[in-house]
Amino acid sequence: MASRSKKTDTSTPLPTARQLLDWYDRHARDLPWRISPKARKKGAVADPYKVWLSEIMLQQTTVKTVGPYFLKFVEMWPRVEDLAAASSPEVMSAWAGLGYYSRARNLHACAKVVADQHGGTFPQTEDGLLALPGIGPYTAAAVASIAFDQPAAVMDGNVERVVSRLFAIDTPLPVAKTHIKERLNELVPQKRPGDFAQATMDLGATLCSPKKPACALCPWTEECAANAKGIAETLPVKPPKKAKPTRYGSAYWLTDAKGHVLLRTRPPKGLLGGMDEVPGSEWSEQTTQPTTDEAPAKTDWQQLPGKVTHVFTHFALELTVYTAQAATRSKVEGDWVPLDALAQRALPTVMRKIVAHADPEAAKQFRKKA
DNA sequence: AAACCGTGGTA
DNA sequence: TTACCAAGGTT
Repeated sequence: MASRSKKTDTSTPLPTARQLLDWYDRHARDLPWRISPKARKKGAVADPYKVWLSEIMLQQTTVKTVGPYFLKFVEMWPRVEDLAAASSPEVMSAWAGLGYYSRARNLHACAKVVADQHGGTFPQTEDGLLALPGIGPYTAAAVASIAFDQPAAVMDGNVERVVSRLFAIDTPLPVAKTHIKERLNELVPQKRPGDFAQATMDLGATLCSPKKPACALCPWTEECAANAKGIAETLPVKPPKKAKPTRYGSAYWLTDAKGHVLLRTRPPKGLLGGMDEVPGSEWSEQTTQPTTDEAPAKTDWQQLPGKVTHVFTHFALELTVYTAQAATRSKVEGDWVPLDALAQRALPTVMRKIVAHADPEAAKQFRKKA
């Protein structure tokens, strides 16, 4: 029997890692955490701590958003031991605004494990990395290949798109992931596996984009089965998304005679876990009348005009904001925080929106500095 | 295994 | 405006 079917023979040539690496040598993005292909050939090696830190930050987060956070973290904590020695509020505050706050909790936990149980050195194998908090299949493979030159199959959303198109895999995600990873494994080179991983992600982030891919510029344009069939833009096939409900609630901006404001720290797990908050009511899907029944003090609350709206991953939120001056500091839970110290707190974006609504002057400190 | 978990940019 | 999506992990 013939080794290749007639259908395959009339299809596209097999793609090679060499084609992609040649493209990467000319078009690699210049990123703060990256060793350029040129520097790498001269012997420069990546710092595993920076590779790991960047990969955690980049989970479901754009390169543009991560940039300033990465630079700030590296400046504040240049080595994994420094991060391990930081306090939890410091780390959560530095992460504030980046989202998916379990990443920050796991980041800190992982730094402590590496510092305390691994002598400050990251494990060099996928399995070793996988055992650390916050490191899943993607990140384990990424750190193993980029920092330690292991030929691991690094599969993220970009790579799923690139490979599903390259081989015209039209099985819907997530079922297709197994098949995609098999095909990816066949492509991973023994030489420069870290550059190959970064190259596939660069390709997906630039040319092989979700919409309007620039197939004419792609190093695999001749090899791409989806391009040959004219169906590149339709791949990968994704399941429909669920509808996003709206929840409603109230937030209570309570200041004292010195102009300090009452903040609380949320429970360590769940939504915005471990972050600070302006005290608030439960968030209900029922559009009940806004109330001060759940406020931190019985006092003369004033309802502010307008609403604060925010969209989370799986629901939208609409908040009514009340303000009041506390007669006394007694009998309230939480911390009284000076208004000029809010930027030092771990306030997620939705809470910064509440600050801006209740006290626009106090919110000015949140503006990004150039 | 499906749900949960943020945010900002883009079309 | 709505919808989609970005270097996913945990439970």
